[in-house]
Amino acid sequence: MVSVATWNVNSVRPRLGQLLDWLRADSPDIVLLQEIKCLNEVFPAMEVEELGYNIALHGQKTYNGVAILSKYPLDDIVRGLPGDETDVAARYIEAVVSLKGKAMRVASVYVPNGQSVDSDKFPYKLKFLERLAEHMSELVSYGEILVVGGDYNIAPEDMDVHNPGMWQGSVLTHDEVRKRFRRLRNLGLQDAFRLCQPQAREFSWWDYRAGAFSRDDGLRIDHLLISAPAADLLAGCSIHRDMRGVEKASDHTPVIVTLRD
DNA sequence: ATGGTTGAACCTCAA
Repeated sequence: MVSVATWNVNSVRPRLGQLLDWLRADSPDIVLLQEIKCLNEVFPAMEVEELGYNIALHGQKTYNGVAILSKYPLDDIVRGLPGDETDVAARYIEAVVSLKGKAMRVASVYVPNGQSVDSDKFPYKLKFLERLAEHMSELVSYGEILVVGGDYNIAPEDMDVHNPGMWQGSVLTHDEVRKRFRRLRNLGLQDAFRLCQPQAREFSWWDYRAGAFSRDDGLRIDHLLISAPAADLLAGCSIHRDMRGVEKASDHTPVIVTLRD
């Protein structure tokens, strides 16, 4: 079995204790991190390497920043989402994991939030999702085991929202972003959690504000999208809700998929 | 109260 987890850590340095505790307890084979919010040179690499992980980083000061941690060697690392050299935001990293004679490609993606539908960040979000689909259509064509995990900032369906009425038309639920999420699925990528748990109403993000977690006002916006060859090996997918309840929690919880060997 | 909270870095922004 191989497990791949995604977690928007919301700054890796104040969350390092939690990250290490989780790595020790759950021992995921591959971890896709988003919003590490630091430059590569200040990422706490030594502490993570001590637990047996190789690291690929695409860091940035203050904002964004993505990483891949892997118990297996990482090769062919791609930093930055192809398709626009002017976009310097560190929101995408990809690597090939050499896994017991097989190869698996993984990517960690941090889709722009979009801020509000009438801001100029919203069209940037839509553009980013189009570039992502473009790149994914190439990766899917390789016919590999592929896991693309991250903070998509999209709740794909109303059942992924605790209170759909309240979130109607928001940047996380807007028809235009849902349409682009469906486009990723139409390329052959499947939502691992939804595939395993067709009816479950579980969430991966609760706003820090207004006591959202205590009211369970959450959305499922962190996803592990898997190619058909990966879906053939799918053993399970779960959301680590408990980690939202701890002291100094990230506003996101990890999502973990397990694939058979 | 155009709020509520968190993080990084600056005296505000992004989420």
